[in-house]
Amino acid sequence: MTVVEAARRSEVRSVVVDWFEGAARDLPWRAPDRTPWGVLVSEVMLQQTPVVRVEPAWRAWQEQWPTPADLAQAPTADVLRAWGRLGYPRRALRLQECARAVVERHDGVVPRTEAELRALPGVGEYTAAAVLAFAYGRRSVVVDTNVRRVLARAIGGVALPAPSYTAAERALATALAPEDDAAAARWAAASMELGALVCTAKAPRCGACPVAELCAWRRAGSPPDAHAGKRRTQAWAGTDRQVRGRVMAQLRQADEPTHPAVLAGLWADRAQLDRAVAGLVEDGLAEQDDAGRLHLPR
DNA sequence: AACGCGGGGAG
DNA sequence: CTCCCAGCGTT
Repeated sequence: MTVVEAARRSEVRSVVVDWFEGAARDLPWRAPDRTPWGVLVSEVMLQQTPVVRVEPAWRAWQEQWPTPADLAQAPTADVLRAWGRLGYPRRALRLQECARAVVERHDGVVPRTEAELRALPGVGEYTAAAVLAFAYGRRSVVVDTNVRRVLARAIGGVALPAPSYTAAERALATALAPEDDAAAARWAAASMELGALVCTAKAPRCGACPVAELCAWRRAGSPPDAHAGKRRTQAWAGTDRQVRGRVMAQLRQADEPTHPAVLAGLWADRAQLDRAVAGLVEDGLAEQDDAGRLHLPR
């Protein structure tokens, strides 16, 4: 890398962190009274669910189960109902398993090392790094979909990152993370926030971007996405996921176990419905009694 | 590396 | 209508 490029990267970090000082959203999991467990809960909820929908759910959740011990003891049915429509309910299941693991392995205290965090259910590379940075102020390399996009544009000079996370992106992000703990944590939060608020996927607000003058993508003339066409959009209508969603919605609202006849009314394709129900049972999201009635796990 | 997994709001 | 969202675990 040239001296000029190194200086540009350093300048990008600097302007983004400065911008963040005045632009950071006032989110409850950033408040001074937040707990490491609250941060972990927020990160799991934010895996594929937008901030605006997570915020009210997170507040209610923290009120009901403020500590890992609280969640560990809760009836799973209550947990799945509180998860509501956040999507991907397996995350709720893993979050409760995670709470139990924190209680059993770590005396109810969210661990402070990457290896211990990664060993928890539902905690992957991103979430472990996020907890280290945002709960404990430790240096870590936090790369989510926002950061990937910011780096792809500002440093890489392309419209969007590759469809899947690459080793080269991880290396770049690692090289970019400041050495100092607090500085690295600030950079992590700031780069994510820029991607969420300004450097957005579809219609980036370059006019309001602190990086605009330095942005490699802008300097290259804002070329279009080279991966366009290779990106597969997830089908939804008619998929097993849609059927699972319908069944889970029924189980959440039901006070009593759901009869097979009621289930049958949820989806016309019987074979697909049976497959979806079997999948939910397999995943631990539902249980079937002797009469074939379906209910949430206790 | 590729796939399955919810749901809703914005464009 | 299509696209996208603070990803993870499994194959």
